[in-house]
Amino acid sequence: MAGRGRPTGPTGPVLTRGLALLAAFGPTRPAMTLSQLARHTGMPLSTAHRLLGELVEWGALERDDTGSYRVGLRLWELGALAPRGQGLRERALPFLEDLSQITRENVQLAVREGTEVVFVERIGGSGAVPVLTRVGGRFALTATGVGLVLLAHAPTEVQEDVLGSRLERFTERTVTDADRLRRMLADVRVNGFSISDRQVTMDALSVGAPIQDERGQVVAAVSLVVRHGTASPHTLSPLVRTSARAISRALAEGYRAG
Amino acid sequence: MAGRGRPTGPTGPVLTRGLALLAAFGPTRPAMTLSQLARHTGMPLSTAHRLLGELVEWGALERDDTGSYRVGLRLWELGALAPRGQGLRERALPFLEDLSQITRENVQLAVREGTEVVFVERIGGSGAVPVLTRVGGRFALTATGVGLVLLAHAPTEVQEDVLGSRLERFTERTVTDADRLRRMLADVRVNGFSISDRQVTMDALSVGAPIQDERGQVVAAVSLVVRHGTASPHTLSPLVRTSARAISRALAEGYRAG
DNA sequence: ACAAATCCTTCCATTTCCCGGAAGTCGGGT
DNA sequence: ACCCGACTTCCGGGAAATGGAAGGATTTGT
Repeated sequence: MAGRGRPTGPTGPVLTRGLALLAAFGPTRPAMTLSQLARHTGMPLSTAHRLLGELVEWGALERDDTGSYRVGLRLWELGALAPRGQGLRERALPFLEDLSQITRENVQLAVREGTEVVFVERIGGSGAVPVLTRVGGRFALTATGVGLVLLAHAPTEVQEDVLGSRLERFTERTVTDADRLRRMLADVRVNGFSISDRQVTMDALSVGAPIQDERGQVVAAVSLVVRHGTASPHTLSPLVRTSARAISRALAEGYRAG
Repeated sequence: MAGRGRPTGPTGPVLTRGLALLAAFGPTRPAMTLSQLARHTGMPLSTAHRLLGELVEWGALERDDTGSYRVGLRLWELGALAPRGQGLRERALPFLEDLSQITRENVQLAVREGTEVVFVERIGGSGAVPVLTRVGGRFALTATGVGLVLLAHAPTEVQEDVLGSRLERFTERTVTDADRLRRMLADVRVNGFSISDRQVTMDALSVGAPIQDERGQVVAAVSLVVRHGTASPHTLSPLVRTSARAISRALAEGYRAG
């Protein structure tokens, strides 16, 4: 048994390391093997193996027939309790469906998390422009209709953080000039809606509006995404704003109801 | 500093204790304070406080303005990666909507987790019977349409476990006799659909059918829930079975596509 | 058919990081 | 002013976590 067991000791908080394993999963990597997870988190195989065992036993992860780890049903159940995720989604869904049926276009619902947009729901007309976002996915705050609304009403600190860093470009029309973006955000605050004209893809245009909670705080945003050239932002904005206000009211109701 | 620090040492795996804090949350308790969480998990305040701090920093939990802990958006994002949760839901949704529009009744989608049903989606006709289940919620395997289907195709071990323990009663028509239930399950396997007639509430009846994966394994179930007396199970069963088979095919397609 | 490579699982001596009682802080109620 | 409950911070001792290595299982290449 020469050299068996050479402990170097813990290198960080245990719970955090366990969570780091969960954090390795994402829309692009929904299933991973032990060694992939160990590589991505930078921890030794045996350590990852033990922690993953605990996560599987609890139900946070599951192993498929090939032995790969996937996100478990238990974690999904927990996620369904998130007020800004499933909770928001359920309250808003009827209104989003109305908006979708009236316009026959893509409808999106999103919230801000840090300096990114997280999409909470997306209902798509089958004939509508294909959208590259997906539920549970993230995107930059600067280019989409929902993103512009959420950024315009974000705390100054967040705005400066975003405006201070390099603005990512997606198309030739993406706004990457900080001052120009600043003026756009001011417009969003004054008008009560945002326009993202071919800033994400050259064939799409989106119009977003803010959703407020019972205290008037902007907590989410709705948007319509249409093919460029099929409809003017100014015909879309009243629809989106009306829908957003209906959802805001529903949220306030729900808050009182418990 | 008399008596400062009397360590008694860890009492269990750290990661598991962190997860125990998450497990304290549920549909009936979506928000809790520090002391409530400590009580429910049986851990000292200071320990709970420290672990909760880690969970909040990572984004698993969030604190609302009153200081209560809630499930965070980050956890919802992770949950959206669960193949048997959001993954299944997204693939099945178009078919469930068709079924809902044709029948104007409640449609439910569920999977089995241990000896319980977990509801993955529920679309309700506004005029349909109110159903007491909710997305992300659990229920006994023995009484609902989806539950009977999932139990009928569960491993023998699970069936014996359920049949061996006392069967919960919800109404006067709930089947609580093990032998009678055994015969019902045999019928479900032969017929290809299940009937739960007023077994959950006296005003509702549900008909369920199995969804199979690409290898023929039963991985989920669909059901229609209607008010008792408005429709016969035998007119509903073809609809549910057709929908279930369409979803099964869609799952197999998706598997090949990746 | 054999070897090499890759992946997964188990083991255990050595520490390191976690535990939790106690004290401090804050806010509301009497 | 005082009490009470809920939350936050502190720190010494000790239990639980760590990770290299060995061995098994599976796949790939020749």
